[in-house]
Amino acid sequence: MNRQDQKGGSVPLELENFLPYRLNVLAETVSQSLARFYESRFGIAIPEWRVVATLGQYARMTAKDIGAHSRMHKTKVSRAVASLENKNLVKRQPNIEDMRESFLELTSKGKKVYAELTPDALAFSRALVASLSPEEQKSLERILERLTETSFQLADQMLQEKEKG
Amino acid sequence: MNRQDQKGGSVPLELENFLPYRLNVLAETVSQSLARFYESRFGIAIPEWRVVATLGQYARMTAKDIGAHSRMHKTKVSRAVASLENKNLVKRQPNIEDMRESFLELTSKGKKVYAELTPDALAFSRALVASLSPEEQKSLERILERLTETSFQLADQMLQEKEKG
DNA sequence: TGAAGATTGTTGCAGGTGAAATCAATTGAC
DNA sequence: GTCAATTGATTTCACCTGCAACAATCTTCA
Repeated sequence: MNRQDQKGGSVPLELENFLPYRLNVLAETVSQSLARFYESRFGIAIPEWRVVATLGQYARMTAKDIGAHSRMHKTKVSRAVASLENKNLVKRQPNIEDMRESFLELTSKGKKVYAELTPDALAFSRALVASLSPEEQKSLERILERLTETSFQLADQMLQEKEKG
Repeated sequence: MNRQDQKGGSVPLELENFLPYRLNVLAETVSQSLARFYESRFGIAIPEWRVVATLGQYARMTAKDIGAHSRMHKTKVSRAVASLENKNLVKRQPNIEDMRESFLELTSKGKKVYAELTPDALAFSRALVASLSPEEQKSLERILERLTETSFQLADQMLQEKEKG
């Protein structure tokens, strides 16, 4: 019972029950729903929305910190910020103590977009959660944490075993 | 308590607790872990793996059916199949009754890749689930189903309200 | 001081993606 | 039977992405 059968044919793999696949489909569905919404209402894409949300929360940050907080690649942040500057939603202020970086803030127009977008985004998120039973809601938090953490560990582990072992 | 406060500033939105964001980070983490694994072991990408998995399960399908089953855009399927043909993992057989489509199957080499890949993929999936408590595992299935279903509904709902209402 | 190395952010490039156009084959209406 | 509409699959195009190279600016340490 503990060891899995190594014969390929005897181990059914059903894509529709395969967790990584299901997580992808779910995330994609949710993302696309929200992306269509952001786009149709404010003409911004997801990376831009993440920057706006981060600056809405922290008011003043460097691009590096935005990337760390929203887990976005630095080039993604750079391009999202550039696009938001063009739309006059974000402004840049030099950091006199370190001229490599700038402080970024929402403009008043940016704050307005944030204030309008936030209630709907939260409503969407809450509606998702509300479709779960109280018990499931309670599990959700831990499930997300655990799976994210575990997948990091497994990736390294599997690669090492197969490549070196 | 039931109605959310509509004033933007008074509704905190923390990206790190925002469900759509967290689902994305999780799916991305899991995907990248697996993608690195598929790639390093067999030189195939995720869309290709999905095609292989689907054909491993159903043996003989058209491109359209593969797309429906794996929820992939038809162009994605088309390109994944083309790539798998080049690698001699998939072969194409004309459907004499409808020459627009072809039946696709794994070659013997493709079956071998499937047989080798499946145990590890399942082990990865099982290890993810095993990091959860029995109770959380029990919730997981329903949570995924519910959230996927609900996000479909919400998308339409929100767009209709905002665009037309 | 100043030269090597690190860090922040931007850009060129190559690869992947979906929408729309297109091609090939089939079906339906007359 | 024939032509328009439909369907399955591919290709074109424009866009987004991450890697790698780069520029600008600090930091380190001899």
